Amino acid sequence: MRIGGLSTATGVPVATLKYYLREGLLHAGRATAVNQADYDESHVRRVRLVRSLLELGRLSIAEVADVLAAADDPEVPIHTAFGHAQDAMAPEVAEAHRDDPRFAVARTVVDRFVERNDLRLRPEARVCDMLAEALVLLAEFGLTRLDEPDPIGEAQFDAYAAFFRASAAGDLACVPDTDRIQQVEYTVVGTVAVEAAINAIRRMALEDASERRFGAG
Amino acid sequence: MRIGGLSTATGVPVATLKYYLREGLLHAGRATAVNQADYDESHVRRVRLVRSLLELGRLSIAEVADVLAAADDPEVPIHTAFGHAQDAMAPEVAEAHRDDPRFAVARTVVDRFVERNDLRLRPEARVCDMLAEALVLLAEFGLTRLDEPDPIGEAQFDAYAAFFRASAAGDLACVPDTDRIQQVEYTVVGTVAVEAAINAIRRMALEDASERRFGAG
DNA sequence: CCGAATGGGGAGTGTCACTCTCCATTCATG
DNA sequence: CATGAATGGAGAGTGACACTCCCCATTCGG
Repeated sequence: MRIGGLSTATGVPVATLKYYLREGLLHAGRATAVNQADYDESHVRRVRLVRSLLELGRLSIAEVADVLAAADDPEVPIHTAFGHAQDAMAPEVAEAHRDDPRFAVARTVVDRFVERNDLRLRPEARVCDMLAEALVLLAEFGLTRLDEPDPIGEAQFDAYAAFFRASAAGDLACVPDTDRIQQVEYTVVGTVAVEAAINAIRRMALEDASERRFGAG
Repeated sequence: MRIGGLSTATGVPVATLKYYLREGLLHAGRATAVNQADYDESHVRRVRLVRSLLELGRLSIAEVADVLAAADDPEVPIHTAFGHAQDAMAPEVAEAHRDDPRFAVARTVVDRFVERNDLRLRPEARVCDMLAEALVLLAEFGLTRLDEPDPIGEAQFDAYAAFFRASAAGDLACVPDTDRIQQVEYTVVGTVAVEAAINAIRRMALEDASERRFGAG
C-alpha cells in the first residue's frame, strides 16, 4: 500500500499523512524507491490511534508525539512508557496556579489521598497536579473543603479510588504480555476511550438525576 | 470595583476581560459614567467560572458563551439549561464518523444501554453520540464488541451506570433550590471539576495497576 | 489640573493543525 | 515506450482561535 491507499483506508488526506510523517507521529513506510514507500496494516492502526488521541483525547500534535515516542522506544519498559503517556495526557498546571497557596494545600490533600489508598505512583506523576487543580476549583465554589479534614469529600474520593482500582485490574487484563505494539495501543486507547465512555455515562447519570429533580416542575 | 480591580482579583488581564465582555462571557458592570462601570463579586466568580470551563473543561469561547447564555436566561428552566451545558461540553461528532456504519451500530448499543438502565435523557442528548464514538474506538481496537451481545462489556458499563447514578444524586444534593446563579455554578463546576477529579483518580488507579503488573520486572 | 485608568472597538499577533505548492522521480496504462 | 497521474520531501501559506495591542474621548484621583 502506498500513501494514497493509506489515505483511503483511514480517511485522512495525503497531505495530513505527510505532515504526520514529518512530525514523527507515523513511522516511515518500507522504502521501495527514492520516492516510493510501502505502508501496511500497522500504519493504518497507527493513524487511527493518532486520530483518537487528537480528537477524543484532545491532545496536541506535540503531546501525541511525546506519548508515541516513549511508547515506541523498546528500551523503555512498558510501565515507564505508560507513565509518560499518562503525563502527556494530563494538562500542565499553569504557573499562576502553581504559585497559588491553595494549590499547595490541595497537593497535600492529594498526597494524603494517595498514601491512604496505597496508590503506587511515580513521585513526579503529573496526574497528582491534575487532581489538585480540580480540588482547588471545587473548593473555590464551595463544593469541597481543603482547609480542614473533610470527611464527606474524602469519603467520596476514597469511594472513587476503590471503584476504579477494582476496574483497573480488569482494564489491564486484556493487555498482552509480549506484543509491544499491542501493549501501547491497548493502554493508550484504554485510557482515552474508556475515560470518554465513563465521562459520558457519568453525564448521563447527572442528566437523569437533574431530570428527576428539576424536570417537569 | 472597576475593571482594573477585577483584573487583579482574578489574575486575568484587562484586555482579556474586555474581550470576554465583548463576547458575552461576562455580564456588563453597573455603569456609573460613559466610560466607567462597577464590577462586584458576581463578576469575579463568573470570570473564575469562565476560566474553569476554558482550561479544565477545554471548551472554546463560543461553547462557553452557549453554555452561559442558556444558563443565564431565567426563562429557561434549570434542567433545560443543564442539558444545554451538557451538549456544549460534548464534542460534536465528525460527519466522517456519523456516516460510518459502525457508528450506527454503536448508537443502537447506546440506546439499549440507556433503556436498560432507565436513564431519562432528552432524545437529542449529545452525550449519547459521545458514548457511541468511544464504543466505536474501543471496538476498532478489539477492546469491546458491537456486532453481537457482549455480556462482558455491557456488564462493565452497567456497573459504571449504577455507580454514577448513586453518586449523581449526591452531586446534585448541594445544588440549591432557588438561587439561579448558584444553580448554574454548581452544575457547571460540578460537571467539569468532578469529572476532572474522577479522571485523575482513574488514571492513578491505572498507573497503580500498571506498576503492580509491569513494574520492576 | 494633569497623568493614569476606563469603556469601546478595530486591528494585529502567535499558535496550531493542517493544506498547498513545487520538484524530480516513479508508477501504471495504453 | 510514451505520458499523465501519483509519490516523497520540504517550504510556505491558510484559517481558526484566543487573545493582545492600540486608539480615542472621557473620567478618576492626588
